[in-house]
Amino acid sequence: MADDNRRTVDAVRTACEVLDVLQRRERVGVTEIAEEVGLAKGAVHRHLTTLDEAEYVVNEDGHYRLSLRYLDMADRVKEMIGNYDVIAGELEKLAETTGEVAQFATEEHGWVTYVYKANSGSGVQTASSAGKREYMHSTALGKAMLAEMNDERVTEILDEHGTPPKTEHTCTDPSELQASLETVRERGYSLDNQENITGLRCMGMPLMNDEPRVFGAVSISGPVSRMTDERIESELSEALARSTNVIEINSKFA
Amino acid sequence: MADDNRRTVDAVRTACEVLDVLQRRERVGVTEIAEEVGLAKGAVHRHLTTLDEAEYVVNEDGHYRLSLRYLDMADRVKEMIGNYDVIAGELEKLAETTGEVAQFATEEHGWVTYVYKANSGSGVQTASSAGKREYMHSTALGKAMLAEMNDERVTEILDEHGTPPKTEHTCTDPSELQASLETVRERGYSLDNQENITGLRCMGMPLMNDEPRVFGAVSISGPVSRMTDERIESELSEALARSTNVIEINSKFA
DNA sequence: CCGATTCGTTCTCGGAGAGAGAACAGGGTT
DNA sequence: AACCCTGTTCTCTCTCCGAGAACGAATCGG
Repeated sequence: MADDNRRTVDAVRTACEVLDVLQRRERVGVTEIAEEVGLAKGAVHRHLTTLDEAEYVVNEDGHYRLSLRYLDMADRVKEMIGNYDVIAGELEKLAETTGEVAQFATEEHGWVTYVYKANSGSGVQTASSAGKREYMHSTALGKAMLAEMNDERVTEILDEHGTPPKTEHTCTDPSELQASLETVRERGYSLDNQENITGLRCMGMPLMNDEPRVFGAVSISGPVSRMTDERIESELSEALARSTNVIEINSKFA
Repeated sequence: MADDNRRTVDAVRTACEVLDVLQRRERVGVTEIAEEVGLAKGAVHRHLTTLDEAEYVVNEDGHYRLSLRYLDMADRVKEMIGNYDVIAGELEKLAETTGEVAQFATEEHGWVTYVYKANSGSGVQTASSAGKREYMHSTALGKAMLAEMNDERVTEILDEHGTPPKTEHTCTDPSELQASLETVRERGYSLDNQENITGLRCMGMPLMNDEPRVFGAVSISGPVSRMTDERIESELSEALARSTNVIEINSKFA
C-alpha cells in the first residue's frame, strides 16, 4: 500500500472497494461494509453519502444498494462495443448451425471477459454470463487471444493472475503454455480439453483488426462426446473461420 | 461546494464525475476529461489509474473507456430487483392483451427510473430503456408513485429537480400537481395526457408492498388516438389492476 | 528528415481534507 | 426503562490530493 499510493487516489480505491462489497451483498448496512473493507464506520458513511449524491448507490432507510443506473451504463458499454449486433447475430447463426454453444469474449485486465453467449436451440441468451471473467490460461478463448499478443504481455498476464489448475487437465506451466501458443498460431485456433471445466471441450479463434491487433475471440464449446477431433478439424473450424471473418470485416474496433 | 464537503469525500465525487464523462463519451483521453471536469491533467490521470487498477475502467493505449464489468454489475442489479422475472412476464402479457406498451419503473433519487419495457407485437425488449431516468411530475409512472408518498417527500422531490415543461401540456405548478395526486389516489391510477411526450397518452398504477410502501409503478402507454377515456376507464384500468395485483402478490420487496 | 506541437505520464510541494475514534441519535428487543 | 444494536455526526491531526511544471513519446507538416 505504501509502494504506489502516490500514483493512485486512495479515497477512490476504497470507494471502489465499497462498490465491490455492494456487488456481492445486496442491501448492506454501513457497519457491515466497514468491517469488510477494514475502515472506520464514519469514513465508510462519508463514502456512501458521496456515492449516493452521485447517484451510483441508493440509500433505502439506512441500508445501501447499487443504483439502477448501472442498467443504463451496461447499455452504453454495449454500444461501445460497436458491432455488438453483428457479433450477436453471427454467434446465433454459429450456435444454430453447429448445435453447440458459441461465445464472444475480450481481454480486460488480463482476464477473459465474456460478452455474448449464444445457446443452440433457442435464440435467447440464457443465464447471461456477460461481463463475467475467467482465467486466460485455462480457456480456449483466452489462449486464442494470448496467441496473438506479444510475449511480454503474455508473461505479464500469466504471472499477474497466476496459472491455477481449474481441473486436472489444466496446463499450469507458463513456459509450456507459452510454447503451445505457437501451435495455436500455426493451426489458427486454440483448444481447451476439459482444462477449465471437466467434460467440456472448447475451441477458440482470435479476432483481429487492421492494426493488426487482437480485439477478442470467438469460441464453440460442447461436451467431449460431441466435440470430436474429426469434427473440430473440419466442420467446426470451417464454421468458426467463416464467422470470425464476417465479424472482422464488420469490425469498427480501434 | 464549500457547504457540505465535510460530509462527502471530494476525491470520490470527482472520480464519479470522471465516470460520468466516460459514459457520455466513449474512449476519451486524459486531457479531454480534465477539461470537462475542470481539474488538473495530472490529477485526472491519477484517478484514471486508480479506476483502472480497480478494473472499473480500461486503458487502451492512452485512451480510456468503461470496463465490461458493468455488464456483470447490471445483472447483479437485476437480481436485486428480486421478482424481475415475474414483472417481465406480467408486462409482456399486459402489452400483448392491450396491444400497447407496458412499462415498469421505480423511484430513485427523485427520478422515475425505468426498469422494464414490453412492446406489443414482439416479445423482445426493443431499444432497451432500462436504467434511463425521467421527471416524475410529467409522467404517469412518476405521478402514480408520488401519489403514494408523504407530502414532505413529494415537495422535496419537486423542488429538487424542478417541474420544467416537457410539452405544452405539462403541469408545472407544484401545488396544482400536489392536489391532482388526491384524484390519483381516489381513482387508483394516474394519467399523463401528452405531458411528457406530445401525442403520447399514458396511465400508471403504483405498486405497494406490505409496509405499505410504494416500490414502483406499472404503466400502459400509447398514441392519443387509441388511448380513449372510455378504454382507459374500463378495459385498460382493469388489465392494469390485474397485473399490478399479480406483481404485488409475488413481490419480495422489502 | 527534423523541429514543433500535442498527447499521456511523472514530479514536487503546500494546503486542504480524509480517516480514527468517540459521541450522538433513534429503534427494537428483552 | 435500561440496554444494545443500528446509522449518523463531530473533532482533530497527519496524510495525501491537486495545481502546475517538466518529461518523453508519438504525430504532423514542411
